[in-house]
Amino acid sequence: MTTIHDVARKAGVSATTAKRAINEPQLLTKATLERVTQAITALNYEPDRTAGALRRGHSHTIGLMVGNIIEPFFAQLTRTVAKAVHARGYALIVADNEYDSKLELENLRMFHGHRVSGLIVRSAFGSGNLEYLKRLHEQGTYILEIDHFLADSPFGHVLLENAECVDMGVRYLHDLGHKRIAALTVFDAEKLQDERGKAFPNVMKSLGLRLPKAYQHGATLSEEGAYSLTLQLLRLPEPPTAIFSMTGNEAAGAFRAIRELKLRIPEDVSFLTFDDYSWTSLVDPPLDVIIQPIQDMGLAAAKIVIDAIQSRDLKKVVRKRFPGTLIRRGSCAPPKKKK
Amino acid sequence: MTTIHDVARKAGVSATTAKRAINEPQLLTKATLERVTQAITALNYEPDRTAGALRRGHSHTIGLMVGNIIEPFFAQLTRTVAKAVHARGYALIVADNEYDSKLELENLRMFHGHRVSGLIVRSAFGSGNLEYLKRLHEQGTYILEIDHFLADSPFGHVLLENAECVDMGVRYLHDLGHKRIAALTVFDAEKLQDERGKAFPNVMKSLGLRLPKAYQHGATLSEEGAYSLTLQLLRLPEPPTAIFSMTGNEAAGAFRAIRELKLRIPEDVSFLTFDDYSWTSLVDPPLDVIIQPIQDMGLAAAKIVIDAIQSRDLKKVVRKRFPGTLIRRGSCAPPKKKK
DNA sequence: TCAGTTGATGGTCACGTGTCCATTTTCGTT
DNA sequence: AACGAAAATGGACACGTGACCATCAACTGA
Repeated sequence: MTTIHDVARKAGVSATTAKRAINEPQLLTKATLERVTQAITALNYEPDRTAGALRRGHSHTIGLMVGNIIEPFFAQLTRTVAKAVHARGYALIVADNEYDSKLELENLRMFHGHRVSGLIVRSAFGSGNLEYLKRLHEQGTYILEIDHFLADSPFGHVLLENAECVDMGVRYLHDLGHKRIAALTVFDAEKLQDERGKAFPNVMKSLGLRLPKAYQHGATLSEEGAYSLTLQLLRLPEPPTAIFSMTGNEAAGAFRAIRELKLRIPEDVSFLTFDDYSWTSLVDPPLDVIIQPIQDMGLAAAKIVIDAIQSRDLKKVVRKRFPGTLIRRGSCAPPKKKK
Repeated sequence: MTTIHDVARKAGVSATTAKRAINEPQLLTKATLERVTQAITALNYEPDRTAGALRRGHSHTIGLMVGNIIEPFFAQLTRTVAKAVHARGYALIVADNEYDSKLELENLRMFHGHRVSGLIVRSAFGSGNLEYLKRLHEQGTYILEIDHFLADSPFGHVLLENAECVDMGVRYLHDLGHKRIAALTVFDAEKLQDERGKAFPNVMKSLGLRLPKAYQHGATLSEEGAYSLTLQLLRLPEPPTAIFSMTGNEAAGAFRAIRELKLRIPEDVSFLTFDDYSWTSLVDPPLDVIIQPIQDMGLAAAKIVIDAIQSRDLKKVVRKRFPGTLIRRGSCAPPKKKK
């Protein structure tokens, strides 16, 4: 393996000087810089970051833990963060927790072992691993939450304006004349960390809308869960006239269920969902969606983390919110008059 | 930062013994092992892999370079590989090359700098970086190609039975009575490394089907490219009666184009595509698809790479093919009789 | 011309581990 | 009880870098 010493020898300078050609080129004479640069190319030298990591105490590596990388939301986030991070000379280690605390802990251990410089995390529900995160932070890893945050979390985060978006969605349906609106979300009290799930009943209440007990079965974030919940809702004696899905993942299951019941959108039931996935505009009718600015969020997260690392200010807490955008395509309409 | 020495001191043993509790527990007395294990938990000790990496020469890290992580094919692959790799104690660093050699080279540099133990690559077209890969290999990184392989590549790979699948697809359409079949694929001679693109004209020929010049404009792998190519094809004086998309990504663009032209599937045009993405069964009609066993492929890739690393046999070349499966859902039918 | 200053370059050491070899302890056999 | 072998444990060192301090040359201003 070529080391900086090989480069130094070849260029006829000391190792220290050779390294400066990479890290602090402004300190060198043009001539020296040139010679070293040539030696580097000639030898195909690439600094060993594992050695640097050992010396520095962290690895020039950012960890990204997502909920489920198969969901386009996280796939897009991963890509954006990966690009942003590479652009600043860091590598990205990814893991997904599948919304499970136990798996999450294993992943955190792995990140710890690799001495990631920073960690962008979409925690699983529950706050089981907050202690571990705090310990990681004490040991020098900058931590930022994304898409969701733990109760009593001391860390910064990058989030959607969740409450505002839920409000926007419900109001939109209400303005169309809907009274019986069901959300595919989490009603479970223990899991109330979910902002969208928390916001929904509040908005309903503030608009003076009833929220029947029968509508308050929480779906999981899975396609399957949303599928069966939707079937169940639409078979009620008083089924909702509008369904509001809180994630694009759940939307796929719900859409499948609606089709299976041979209900027409929007004539029989209106349908609104978070996330604009590639299929949401391909189905018939194309779906009304609330778009999250995933790219902006990913870039912001990467920037916050790397800025903090580079300025060696691990105490810095940045909390940022991004607005969503409602796009109307025709899957929501006034409810049909019935009698 | 807690080190193995802290653990050793706490357990009243030497550092060497303490490390054995982690790496070679079978060498220790039950009692000693127990004491060390307790010390480890008490101190929340997590071995520093950056130090180990330096000593060992590689980082217990696997690099995965995909074409475009937003495509569900790669997202699923990433997840599977990540899980498999974690299960064996490795971390996964991801990067996507966006099918671009220049970006790819940057990523390879990054992988090199991090001294990844192994690398799973979906190369960009062209063989610009084969030299770099060879160099990486000489320096101790095990390399495996996936989904595609470079001309004259000395490395192992994990691939779909591409030719067989194209054959299966074209035959399926031919058996339904189609004569004018267009593929969304690459016809570009320079890029003939694409197995599906290479197979298509061959199969057509072997079935005695004409392949008009007008059908031979290569699409890129992008949704956009497929969209405009499909528009163009369907506006020809003699438009194809069946369209065969070579990736799920292109399928989205093609489907959009067909809808925009208000053509009915399968009455006006039959549609078949590789990849079973979540939307392909949600649209109307649900699409006939050729499924790739992504999970099997990802697991196989991870296993091949890690086995080779652990057995220290970097010369080992494994080449594995996986079959695809054709699923019929109703987007292909006999062409309408016309006069 | 010389002291003081700045710019350019060089040398040393520690980071925490894995590897190799050395030493001590335990066990089985006679 | 004594010996050799095997099991268990310990010590020393190197991996390539970044941080820090040391040295040397070039320049400035009086």
